[in-house]
Amino acid sequence: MKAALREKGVAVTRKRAKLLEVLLASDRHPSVSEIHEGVKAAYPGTSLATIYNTIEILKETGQVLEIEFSASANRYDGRIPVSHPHLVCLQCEKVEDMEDATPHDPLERVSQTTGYEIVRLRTDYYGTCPECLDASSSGERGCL
Amino acid sequence: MKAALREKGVAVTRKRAKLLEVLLASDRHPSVSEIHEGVKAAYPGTSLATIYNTIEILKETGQVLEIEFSASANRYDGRIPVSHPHLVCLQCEKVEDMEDATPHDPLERVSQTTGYEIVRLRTDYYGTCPECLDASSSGERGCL
DNA sequence: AGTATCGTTTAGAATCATTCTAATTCCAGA
DNA sequence: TCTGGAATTAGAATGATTCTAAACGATACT
Repeated sequence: MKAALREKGVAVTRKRAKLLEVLLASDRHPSVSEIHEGVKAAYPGTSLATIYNTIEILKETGQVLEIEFSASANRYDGRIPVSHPHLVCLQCEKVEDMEDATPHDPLERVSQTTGYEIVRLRTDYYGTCPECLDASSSGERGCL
Repeated sequence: MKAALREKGVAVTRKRAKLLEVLLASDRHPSVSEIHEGVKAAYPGTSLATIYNTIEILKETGQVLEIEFSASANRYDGRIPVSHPHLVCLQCEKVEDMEDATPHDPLERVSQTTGYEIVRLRTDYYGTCPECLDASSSGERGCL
């Protein structure tokens, strides 16, 4: 993964290495600010801009998948950096990978029938996770 | 549609009626500011806040589908206000409905296998539309 | 008609994630 | 050790969205 970066001519600095580590260590699809926290734990003076810059590079090199939200911060998946379905809890804002991979029918097929050059697919299921359903006596709500 | 609003106890004012009209008249999945322009054509003094307010009501009553983007304005679908796939052009930011409805396998099934209470599904294909592919000698890019 | 009421609308400020900018620091190679 | 280009920084700027508090408007009741 670091090698992939070097080949693109981008330096793998200590902070960038740490960012990769944080990204891969988490299975909760962290946001930029969560990643920032993680990197700051090792390198306290790290700026938010550095996180954004590096994430941008990772996106360009296809090493991270961005999961966009308009009402809250984007989330990032460095473990499975290709399009795949997620489960998003509207209450606690948890983002989980979906195991039971739905047939997102091959991009090629969609490309053929539509004339689009498809590069990315998004398939997300939104709802309330079991934990939040249990705790649902209280009335909190997330904001996705 | 207006009836649905009245039943919920919300008034269908002239501006709200116009907003519905603008929303239904367009097949390009307009953004809030595009809707704003449309309503202002009839009622010049209309505030952006009114558009946001009304869209919020429509979302609550399930009469519009919000298509979220983090890097640009959200888009709205008043014609097919339930989850369905779209084609999103990364260059011109066009959003089209996808006819060839992919088996987003029934929400019930996903609910059963995951324990989530699924309320919404998002399945979007991102790429470059045929028109932009043709025009692709020039190097412009959108920002979705 | 007059007025109390409650929902609607408004302008502008506030928020928040993200991007930009321009200055500074880092570091690999000469 | 020097030096240039990349990396990093703090803070400002942006842009969509939300909030706020005041003004407005329509309806129901007297």
